[in-house]
Amino acid sequence: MAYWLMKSEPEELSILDLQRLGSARWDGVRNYQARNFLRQMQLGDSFFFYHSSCPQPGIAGIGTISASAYADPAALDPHSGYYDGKASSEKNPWSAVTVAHHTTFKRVLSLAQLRQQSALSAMPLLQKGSRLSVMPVTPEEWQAVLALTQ
DNA sequence: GCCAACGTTGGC
DNA sequence: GCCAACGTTGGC
Repeated sequence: MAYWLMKSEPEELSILDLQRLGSARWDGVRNYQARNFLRQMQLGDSFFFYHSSCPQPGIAGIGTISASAYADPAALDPHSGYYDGKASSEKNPWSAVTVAHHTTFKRVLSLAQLRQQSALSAMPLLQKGSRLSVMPVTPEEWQAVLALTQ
């Protein structure tokens, strides 16, 4: 059982959207490092759902992986904002996973709150200039974040 | 809207 | 292979 953190703009998909839908496809990842992490995800893994590019950036809840990585259909859909003209059904370099809702936090854990935790200082999320949208979380980091919800 | 930082592209 | 230019990310 591995732990992850994934960023989403809440205008695109928020933790409340996922709660309402029950599950959703996590697609549109167009960075190779992030894609490689998607491919490492296993059924039942948990992830922190992070809200980015919004008024209250931070960790908004928890989801689980309900289907491991498969070819991202959005890359082949000309109507999708994630369309990749160089991708084909025979050769699609991009991956998606399906995720399920688990928990919506009562309050979003803000970046400022996260930065105060020395146990989290190594997270890519908190590194200056880091834009990685999918990243692993260690068990220690997972517990340190959960402690903030108490 | 600003801007720092990053990843990608493409000419050479 | 280098590197300048460009587009994107994402906090503020």
